[in-house]
Amino acid sequence: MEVSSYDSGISALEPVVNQWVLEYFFHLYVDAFKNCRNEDFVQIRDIVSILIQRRLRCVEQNSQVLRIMQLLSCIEEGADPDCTFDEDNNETPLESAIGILDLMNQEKLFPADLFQTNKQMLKEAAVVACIQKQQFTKARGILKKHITSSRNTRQLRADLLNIIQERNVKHPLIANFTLSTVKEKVYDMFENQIDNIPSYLLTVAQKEPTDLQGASKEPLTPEKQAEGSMGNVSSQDEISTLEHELPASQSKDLTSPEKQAEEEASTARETGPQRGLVTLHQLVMEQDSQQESENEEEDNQEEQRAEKPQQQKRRNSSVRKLFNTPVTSKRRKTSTDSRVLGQARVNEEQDTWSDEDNLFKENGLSKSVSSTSLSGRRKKWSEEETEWIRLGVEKYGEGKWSKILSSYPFEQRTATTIKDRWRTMKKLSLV
DNA sequence: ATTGGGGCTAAGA
DNA sequence: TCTTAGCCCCAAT
Repeated sequence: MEVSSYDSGISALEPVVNQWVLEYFFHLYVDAFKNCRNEDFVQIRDIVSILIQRRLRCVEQNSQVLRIMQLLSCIEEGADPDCTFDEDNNETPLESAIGILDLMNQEKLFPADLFQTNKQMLKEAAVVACIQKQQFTKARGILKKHITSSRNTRQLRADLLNIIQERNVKHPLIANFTLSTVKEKVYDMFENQIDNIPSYLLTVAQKEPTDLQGASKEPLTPEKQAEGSMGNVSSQDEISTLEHELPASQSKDLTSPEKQAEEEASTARETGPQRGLVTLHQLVMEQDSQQESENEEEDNQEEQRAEKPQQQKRRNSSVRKLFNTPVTSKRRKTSTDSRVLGQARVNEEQDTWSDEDNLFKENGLSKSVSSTSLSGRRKKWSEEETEWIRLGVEKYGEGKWSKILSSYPFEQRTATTIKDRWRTMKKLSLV
């Protein structure tokens, strides 16, 4: 590994070393996932999300690694029932996971038969998780979208629809559901693939005879050591091949031409290829940008938006951008900040808000004279507000006016006026 | 405290 | 004038 210049040598080596680091953290990551150590998981995810912005060797294995990590990330995300996923496209984490599975399928990175049973399981989990969170509308949406009525699924589909209809959260199908089983199955699904990812650093670390070993070994679980020793077999080959590849590796850092073209096409509005290099980070971003393309319209001309300051989620947010779908520009009016902030619940649907906002603008304009001259009295109901009520009733049920009031950014409305509005809406057959 | 229903009235036809 | 959406009031829970 002689190199003429120290600097260029270092930078030339970076992809190789990064590759080792990625593989190492991949195993840590999987291990944290498997053993439900959420703290570790999140931290490692942060680290990797930064790492993959650097250059790595371009090996097909990395696509597998990153896809698996993406998938696990989505599933882990869904594991926290209090997690208010700020992903502002309306996808739940588990739904995103389904999408990733689809992508994996398309990309043929894995044996095709790997997914089928688990995909069904994941779809079911996505619906059930929503129901558990009382997000019935969303649950129905996911159900309709993902669970088609085939022979095998007809019964399940009917059952779930029924549960949603009755808001029957007590149903065994719902009550017995836990995400840990999902996690287990997903882990099992990829176990072989995971084992096939080498772990050079772990192997070396294990051989390290110094007294540092005790310290470095400490975070290692038995399984990981097993993995390490498993990788041991190939580690000699690994090193030698790496040595041979090194001179060529600089040019190989570029993703393959096809990939790059594909990339440019699909991520035009994302960070374009920078200095001719397409990092794996961008590769991960690729699917994200194609997922939500319709939300361009961003009108934040109005007031402040709620930056939900939930510390424990904020930690995830940067990573979410890398691993999950980037946060889109949902705007949420906060009439009374304290209200929105006070309650840590933000996971309501926000389906048609931007449209309604437009309507609201016209409405507000035309009525502004009368409403202001009335000095607050008798404010006409905007289309937007009406829609919130509609959604609110659908979600929380008729009569939960306080709940609805606090769930949407109403201004100068009370639970009673909302109730009255609902009455009018019914009278006018707006519902 | 919150809700549903009766009733009043400002706006608009 | 008449109608009605929006609001207030109060009894019931």
